[in-house]
Amino acid sequence: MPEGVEIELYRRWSERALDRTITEVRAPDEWFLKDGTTEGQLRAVLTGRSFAAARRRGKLLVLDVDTGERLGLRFGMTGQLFVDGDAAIAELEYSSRRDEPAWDRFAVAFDDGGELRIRDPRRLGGVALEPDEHALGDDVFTITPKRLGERVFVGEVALKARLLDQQRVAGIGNLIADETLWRASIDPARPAGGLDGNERRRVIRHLRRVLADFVADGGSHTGRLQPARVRGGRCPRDGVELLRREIGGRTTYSCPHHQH
DNA sequence: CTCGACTCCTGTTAGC
DNA sequence: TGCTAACAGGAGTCGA
Repeated sequence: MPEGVEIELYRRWSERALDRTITEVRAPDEWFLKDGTTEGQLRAVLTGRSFAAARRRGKLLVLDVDTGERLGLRFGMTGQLFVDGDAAIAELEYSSRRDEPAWDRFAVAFDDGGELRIRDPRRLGGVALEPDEHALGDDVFTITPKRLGERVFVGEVALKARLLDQQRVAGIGNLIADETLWRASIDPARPAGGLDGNERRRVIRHLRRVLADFVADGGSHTGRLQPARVRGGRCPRDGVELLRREIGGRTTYSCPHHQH
């Protein structure tokens, strides 16, 4: 599903939509418009203008309009981004592979005949003008290790839940969290503030490697743990059956043998 | 402020 | 074969 990694790939893909004049805006699904944004406002702000920059903070994609106004795009767990008919990521984990135009929730057409479009079967994403970027923590790709440690390794909450808290650090989703802690050999249920120095450094180091690997390999579903994230799945490292729990409201897989 | 519980969305899948 | 219930997770809200 789209986590920070996917949104970064979306951001790069959306750069081909920059500096092209917008001629039409389609937002047929009112539910998909957030924070009071209306189709009329989107038309007024975007028509005749162009996108000047594509930025990302966590799982939020921000397209800067050449007027200085901002368009925020969220993708939930099944949102896909198309530019000129081509998807940024062809096969999105947990989303549908069917080609169903009714799932198009937002689109802008350009004067050259192309378009930028969001398709989201389950409608958990959304579009809003002037998104509140500062409600999010620092972005996981650019946050310093020191700052990351200060934000994450505090309190009694389960470490996994901490990592998923977008106000602490923005961009980590369920699969990034599970893969990171599996590689770092840390039990996801450990209190976030209970790790010693070596363990903290291990988490930070593996988080950075996981991000780099996932971007290079095309998404957060490419992890080594991922094939085993099924009921009865076995640890790819040492073969024991994985523990399946709910932590931080999310299904969590971990190895009872090597994650402590 | 912190934190867990709950709710929303709906296509897919597991199970009877 | 056909139906139903469970499942997936990002994000917002609410109450203790």
